[in-house]
Amino acid sequence: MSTLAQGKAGLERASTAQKVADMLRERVLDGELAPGLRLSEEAIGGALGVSRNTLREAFRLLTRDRLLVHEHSRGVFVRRPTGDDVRDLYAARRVIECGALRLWNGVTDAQREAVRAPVRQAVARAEKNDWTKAGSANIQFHRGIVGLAGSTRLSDESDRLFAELMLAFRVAQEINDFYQTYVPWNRRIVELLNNSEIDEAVDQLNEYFDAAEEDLVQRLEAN
Amino acid sequence: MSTLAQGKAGLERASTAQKVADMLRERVLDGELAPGLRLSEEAIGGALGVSRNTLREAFRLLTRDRLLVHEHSRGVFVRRPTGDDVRDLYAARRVIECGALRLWNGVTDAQREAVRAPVRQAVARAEKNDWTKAGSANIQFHRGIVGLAGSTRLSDESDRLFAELMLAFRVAQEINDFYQTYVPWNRRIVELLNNSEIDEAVDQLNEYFDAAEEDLVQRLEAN
DNA sequence: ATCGTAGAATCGTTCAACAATCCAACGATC
DNA sequence: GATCGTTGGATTGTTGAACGATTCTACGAT
Repeated sequence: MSTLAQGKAGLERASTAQKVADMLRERVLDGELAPGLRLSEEAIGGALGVSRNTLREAFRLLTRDRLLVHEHSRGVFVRRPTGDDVRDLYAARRVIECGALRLWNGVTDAQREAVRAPVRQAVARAEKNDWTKAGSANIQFHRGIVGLAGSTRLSDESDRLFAELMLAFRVAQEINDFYQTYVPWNRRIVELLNNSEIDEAVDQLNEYFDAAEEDLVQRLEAN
Repeated sequence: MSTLAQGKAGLERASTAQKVADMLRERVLDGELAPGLRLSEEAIGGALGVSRNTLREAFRLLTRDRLLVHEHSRGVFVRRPTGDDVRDLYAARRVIECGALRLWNGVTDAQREAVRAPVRQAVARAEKNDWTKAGSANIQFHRGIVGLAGSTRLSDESDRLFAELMLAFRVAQEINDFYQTYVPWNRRIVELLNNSEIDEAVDQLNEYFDAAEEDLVQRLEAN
């Protein structure tokens, strides 16, 4: 029966609004729709071949994900994260990820592997100077950490935080500079975890957040 | 200027969909719209005097808040939390609130007071056997704890978790029984915090979560 | 240069329509 | 008698047009 249960996910037809939202999400995250850009209902709806009402439903979805901001009677815009936004995001990440990391000894092997594997990937990709894929492996690392908590709600919210953070990276034109520093950082965290030095791992993660936040805020406020 | 800045919030006209969503949220949380109930677009739209399209926008908002569930081509229903939902909710709360609590020594006095004050209120109201208000004071206590993190994103998400949890309470017909036990529990946590015994306070909070989760799951699965 | 105003553009919301989907009742079949 | 198609009826999904309300822009007055 497990194969049938798997197929179920594919069966669930996505609504048009959902599909439109997914498409727009990609465009926003890959930078095709730049932060600050206003999304005209008429233009986008016409281009995608959907009605204004359906498009507005899609906008609501992305607004809840904080990728778009809605200004009454003015329209929706691609979010342009500020320094304050970044501080807020990292305050949330600190609590969530450090809290999740403390659960290390009480989770399943699969959960622990979901933290280790992305680090190995990031190392391999960094050696090939493929910083784009190394960056996504980094996100997988942090997704793995949040996954230690075993809460889909927490993981979903964290995904939204990560997506918003990627917008901030784009605004800050943060490309590789900082990405090169976190790979060894992540390695050290995993080593500490493997030695059951949880508190030290949490400290390292916190320091990583300090550095990343500061770097990002600097670039944003220099805009 | 501060008075002008305050007025700004009131100036921002809420959209009809937002107002409808707020109204429905109240009805769901106070139990007037019972968990599992299907919300007919025609019936609700007619009763509230809004068009189907606007109502659907409101439904989307509440679906994202997890108060409603949307089933394709079948309609929207008031969420009926399951035991698994409750376990997921508490897994998230454990990480968020225990993580936030550890920040106790590094936050402002106002933040700390936002944790202490609700406990005093809960004590006062419990003495008058006003368990409804004591219950909302309990939520304020936990909101205060999350607020220690200083992240509006985290606080907003926690509010959603709390709202969903109140739905679970309703399904479980959890009235006063358990509410009577947490008041002294909260008192103890605050005392430990005042003595800077942070780790002990976190332990207590974790035990509270254990007890609350177990109690709630039991009632739900007995349904 | 600042201010106010008219007109264009866009949003907010409603309404009506139709296709797609689901549901409940009814027989048909074994 | 229980299971299985089938058939309408009801509800959702989506569209398109319409119109008042709001914002933006450009132009001219002070």
